[in-house]
Amino acid sequence: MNKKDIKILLVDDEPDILEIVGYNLSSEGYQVFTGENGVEAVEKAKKHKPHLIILDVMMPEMDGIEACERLREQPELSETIITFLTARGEDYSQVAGFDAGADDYISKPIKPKVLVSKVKALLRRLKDVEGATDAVVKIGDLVIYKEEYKITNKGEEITLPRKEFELLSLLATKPGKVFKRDEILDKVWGNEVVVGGRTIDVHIRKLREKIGDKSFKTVKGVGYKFVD
Amino acid sequence: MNKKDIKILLVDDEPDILEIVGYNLSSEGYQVFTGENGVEAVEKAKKHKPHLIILDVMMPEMDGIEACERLREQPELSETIITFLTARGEDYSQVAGFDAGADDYISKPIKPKVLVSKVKALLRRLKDVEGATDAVVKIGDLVIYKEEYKITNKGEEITLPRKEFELLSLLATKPGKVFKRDEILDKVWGNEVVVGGRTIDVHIRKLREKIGDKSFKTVKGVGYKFVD
DNA sequence: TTCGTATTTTACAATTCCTTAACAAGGTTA
DNA sequence: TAACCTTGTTAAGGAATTGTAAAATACGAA
Repeated sequence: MNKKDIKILLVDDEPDILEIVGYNLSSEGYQVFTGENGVEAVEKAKKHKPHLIILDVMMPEMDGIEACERLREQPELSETIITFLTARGEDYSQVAGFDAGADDYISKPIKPKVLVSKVKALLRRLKDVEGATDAVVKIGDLVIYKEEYKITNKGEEITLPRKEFELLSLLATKPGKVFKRDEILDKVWGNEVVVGGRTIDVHIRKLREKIGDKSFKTVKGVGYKFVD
Repeated sequence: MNKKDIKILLVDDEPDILEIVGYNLSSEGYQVFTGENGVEAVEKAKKHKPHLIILDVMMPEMDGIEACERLREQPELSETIITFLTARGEDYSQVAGFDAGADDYISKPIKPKVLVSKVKALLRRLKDVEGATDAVVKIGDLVIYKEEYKITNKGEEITLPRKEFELLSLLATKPGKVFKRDEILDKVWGNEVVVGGRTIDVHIRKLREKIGDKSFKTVKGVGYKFVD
């Protein structure tokens, strides 16, 4: 899943926290939604179906613990990861939080780096669940081990550099389908990045060298496809 | 859908931005409409039903966030993609923007290449929805695999060059229908392109050669049709 | 930092595809 | 029939796109 498709709901009554945490998560590329109290948390969670909810414990209207319980009642949010924000010294809330169905907690004061890496760790859990299906993809003589960034071709193991691996993975998601250059740039490089006109070709060339010329077909004026 | 049929509404209070961004999008072939504030954004969106709306966040009268919320209330604009323009440092608006129902954001300063590739990527999303038209079309002995840019004729696989493939695809969308030369030029070449009078004939000839003379019927003074 | 690898750019070469030009072959109209 | 119009055919030139090797740059680990 693409980072920008990951939705995080952030709920805290302090605007400062919303801004700082929101900023850090946004700049990591996540889609961030915010709420200011438990009521809003439940509303917005229903609306946006976030993958991760970060809940402050102490809030007016409805506190984090109660909000968490309500959220856990929603069947469509069963996959959602919920984590608390707790002030130091509120440690009791950890206990109550886990009882309420939280997955983790983050303690204030928040250090951006810690926050981000914690969020990444939590989301990794998410990927384990949904990405479990295609961690290994087989096409003809080729086996792609997504988690390990390696492949085997006719049993022979090949380690590919990241970009090459991602390009191959993309093409291999739909063998036969022609991926347009635009689409490849978007999916492998991300559309913020501007690269020169020969970059894709060079990577294709490397793949042809390593995996076999015939596996990659050029469709002039359009793009490339992977053929079995 | 043809590029020139895609409508983009661009809203910003700075004439410079309108000009630069508008120019870049126009030269890509899109139809561009502009507005200078949120009020105009809503008006023009209702009027033109654009496929994509690019909204500056900071604007007089009605800011981008509010405009976005108003736009999202319009049922006929539910398929419309909305993206924000944010100045660097305004990053918090990303957060509020997603809450308001935006799909993406583009940060200033705007690099034309990034802009264009981002717009393309967003519009691809649009096509995924409506372009759910069959990836495989069968007519008699002929099977057209649109995604793969290839066809089979009586089981025999043929790879066609792009223009030939597109021409065939067009004619095959409605077997029996006569496509006027104008229409063919518009759909396959895009009517901003000017080509000589024999170009279509030559491509038809190639198709006749590869697929069968009888499949393509000339209607003199009008155009061509594909017959089963 | 320094080294080694990965990635991108550059600068041509090679290739394919598209278009054109020129003429032929019909067909239509006056 | 002659003049005119449209389409068919061919081959060749040129435009556009891709392939390749090598150099330059960026990146990451030690």
